[in-house]
Amino acid sequence: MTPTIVRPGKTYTISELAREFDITPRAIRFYEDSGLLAPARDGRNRVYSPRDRTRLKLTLRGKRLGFSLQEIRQLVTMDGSVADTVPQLEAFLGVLAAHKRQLAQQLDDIRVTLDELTLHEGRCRELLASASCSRKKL
Amino acid sequence: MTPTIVRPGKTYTISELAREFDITPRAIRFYEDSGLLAPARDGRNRVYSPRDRTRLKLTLRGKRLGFSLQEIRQLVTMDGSVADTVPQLEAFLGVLAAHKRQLAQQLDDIRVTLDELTLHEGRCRELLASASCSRKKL
DNA sequence: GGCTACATTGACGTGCACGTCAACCCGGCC
DNA sequence: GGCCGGGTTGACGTGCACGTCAATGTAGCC
Repeated sequence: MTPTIVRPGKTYTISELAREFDITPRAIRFYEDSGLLAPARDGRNRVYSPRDRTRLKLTLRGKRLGFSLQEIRQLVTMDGSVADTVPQLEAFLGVLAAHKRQLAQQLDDIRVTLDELTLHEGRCRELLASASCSRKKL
Repeated sequence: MTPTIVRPGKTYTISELAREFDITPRAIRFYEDSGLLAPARDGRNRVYSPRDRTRLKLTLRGKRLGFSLQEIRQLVTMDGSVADTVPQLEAFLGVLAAHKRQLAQQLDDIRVTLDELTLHEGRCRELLASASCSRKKL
């Protein structure tokens, strides 16, 4: 029971996170080089907090949506301490709007594609049915 | 008027399509090398039919969804002449199911991300409001 | 002490999706 | 004929997101 309870004090090693999210430690270190993570250290070893884990999760979600690591950094880094000057805020609103437009487009693309896939699936099943039918005839 | 009527007999040059979809001719040729397109030829010059144009459109939609060109080829190539043996059909159904799962996941990712973006947007606007407010106070 | 398992930092290699550039051809026009 | 604007085929370069490998360290266990 309590399989994935994320106690606030818990920490993770790099390979624990790698296993959990089915990626390699190399990838995680690369995300750090890209400015997406900044784990604590125990000597030289990286120590990941639940907060770090969440950032990694967000990163992977961004990747699934096709964002570049740079874009993901833009969206994740200001989680908390955002820009503080007015032009920065306005620029950031622009970035947000652009991403929203892109996601809306993707949403539409996905709907259409899902419909088409379902259509293909149906035709495939028909072919399979007729194939097994003709086998029965033999 | 009649801005984008696609008469069945119409043909396109590579740069026409490039302009229309805002990509480079190089990209289109690369898609051909990848087996996604097979336009007719007038001498050495490529001649694209409305059908080719549609394939290109499908290709770009696949790209927006994060598919690799290889995956796109899998999904687009069998538009018409699919596999004909039973194992091929079954394998293809598996591919379709995998893609559907992935798209469903993406659909969910997008919904969540859109919600979060909207949230960020709200906080940004608040900050902007309070900023312009404090400017008024001065 | 030695073995194993996991961690670290470089440094170089790789696959994908093109970009870029050179050299060439070809139809139209002045 | 000369030039320009397109198109063509190589061939090499590039950016991203890692993979791979070597050399090294280090904590735990027998």
